Amino acid sequence: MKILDELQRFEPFRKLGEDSRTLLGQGLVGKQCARADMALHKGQPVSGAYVVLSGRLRVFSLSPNGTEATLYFIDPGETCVLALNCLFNDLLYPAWVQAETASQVALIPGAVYRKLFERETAIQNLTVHTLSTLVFRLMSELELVHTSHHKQRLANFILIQSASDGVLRMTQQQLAQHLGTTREVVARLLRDFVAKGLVSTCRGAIAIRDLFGLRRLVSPGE
Amino acid sequence: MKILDELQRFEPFRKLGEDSRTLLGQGLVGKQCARADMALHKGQPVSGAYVVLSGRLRVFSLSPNGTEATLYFIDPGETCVLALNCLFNDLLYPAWVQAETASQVALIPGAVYRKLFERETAIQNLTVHTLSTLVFRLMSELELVHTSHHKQRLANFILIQSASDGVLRMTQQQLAQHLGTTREVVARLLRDFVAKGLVSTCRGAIAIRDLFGLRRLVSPGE
DNA sequence: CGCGATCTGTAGCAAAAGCTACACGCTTTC
DNA sequence: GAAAGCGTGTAGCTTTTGCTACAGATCGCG
Repeated sequence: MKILDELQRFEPFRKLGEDSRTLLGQGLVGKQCARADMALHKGQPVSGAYVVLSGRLRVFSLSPNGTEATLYFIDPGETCVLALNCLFNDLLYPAWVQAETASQVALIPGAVYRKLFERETAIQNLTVHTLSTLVFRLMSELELVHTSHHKQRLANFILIQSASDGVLRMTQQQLAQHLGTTREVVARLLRDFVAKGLVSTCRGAIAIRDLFGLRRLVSPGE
Repeated sequence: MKILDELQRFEPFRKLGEDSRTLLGQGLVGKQCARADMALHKGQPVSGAYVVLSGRLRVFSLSPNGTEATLYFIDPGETCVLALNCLFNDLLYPAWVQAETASQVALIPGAVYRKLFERETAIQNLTVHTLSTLVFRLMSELELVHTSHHKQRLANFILIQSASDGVLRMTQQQLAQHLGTTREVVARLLRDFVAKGLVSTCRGAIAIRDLFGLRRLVSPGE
C-alpha cells in the first residue's frame, strides 16, 4: 500500500477512478535499486511499466567492445517509456538500464497497465506524453551525435548536466561513458577547455569558468 | 472527399464513428509533393498530423556544414509522428522532411486530430503505436550510430534498403547523405567491398554479390 | 602511516573520417 | 557532335578519434 501512496504523489495517478485505483493497488510492486544496480538487461522481456519514484535511472546502449553511451535519463515522476513501448508491441527490451543513484521504482504489471490505458484518460495522456518526450529527446540526441564533434558534445553535456552552481560532479570516466567515448579523449578535450579558461577541473568535478565561452563552442553561429 | 476515401484505405480510419468521419471529412486537406519537395522545414510550427498515402517521405537532420543524415523514413499508411509529437506538446518541428519520391499526403488539422484522439479508441491506438514504432527506430538508429563504424553502417544500409532483387538503386551521394557522411568515404568503403567480392557497383546502383559476407560485416559475432 | 584503489594528466602511435583536387565515363541537351 | 552536368574512381593530406602505456595525485581504510 505504501508504494501506491508514493505513486500517487504524481499527477496522473491521482485522477484515477475508484476501481482503477483498486486494480492498481493489487498489482503494484515496489523495487529498490542501489547505486549502479542493473534494473533491466538488454533482450529481457518486459514485465510492466516502470515509474521512477526517487533517484535516477540511466538508459544506455553497450557496444561489443565495451563502450557505453547514455541514451537518456529517467527522473522521478517519469516513466520508462521504452518499457511501455515493449509492453504495447511485445518487443524485447532494446537497451540497458542502470540506477545512477539509489532509486525507488514502482512496477505496474503489463496486464494492469493495459487495462488502465483502456479506461483512464489520464493514463492515455501520460502514455502519449511520455512517448512524445522520449521521441523528442532521442531526436535531439541523434541530431547532436552526427552534427557535432566530441568537443561540442562535451561542452553541451557540461552545460546541460551541471548543477545550478555551475559544477558538474562526475568523473571523467563517467563523462566518457555518457558521450560514448573513452576517458583519454575526455581528458584531452578538457585540457583544451582548461587552457582556454572555459572550465577548471579537480578530482571528481568540473567547474564552469566561462559560461558564454562554452555556449559559443556549442553553437558557434550565435 | 476523394482524399477521405484514400485515407480510409488504411485500417484505423475505417473504424471511425459516423460523426468522427464527418469531422474528419471537413478538415482534411490533401497535399501533393513532387520528388525532392520539402514537406516540412525545421522550426516550422506544425499545423496537423501527416499521413502518407503514397510515395515516401524522408526525415533528416541538417548540420551547419551542410551534411545531411536520415533519421527515418515514412512509408504509405504511416503517420509522421514527429508532427504528432509537436502537435501534442506545442513544439516546433525539430527536423527537415523531404519527399524521396513523388508523394501524396493527407493533412489532418491539429484541432481535428485532438478531438478524434479524445473520442476514438482506434486513433488513440494509432497514436501510441506510431510513437512506439518511431521510438524503436530512433533507438536502433542511435545504437547503430555509436556502436559501429561507417563500414558497418554502410553494409547494414545496403542490406536493409536494397530491393528484393538485391540491388540498391541510389547514387553514392545519396548514400552518403543517409549515413551522414561524404561521398568520398562511401566510395572508399565501396572500393573495399568490391575488392572483397561483397558487392558490385555501377552508375546509380549497387548490387549485392555476397549476402552472408555483408551480414558478417554487420554483426561479426554471429 | 602505509597500502590499495581510484582518478587525473600526458605521450605516442594507429585507425578512421573528412577535405581538396582531379581524371574519366556516361547522359542529356542544344 | 560538342558541351555541360552528373556520377564514379582515386590520391594525398589533415584532423579527429581510439588504444596502450605510464606517472603522479588524491582518497579511504586498516
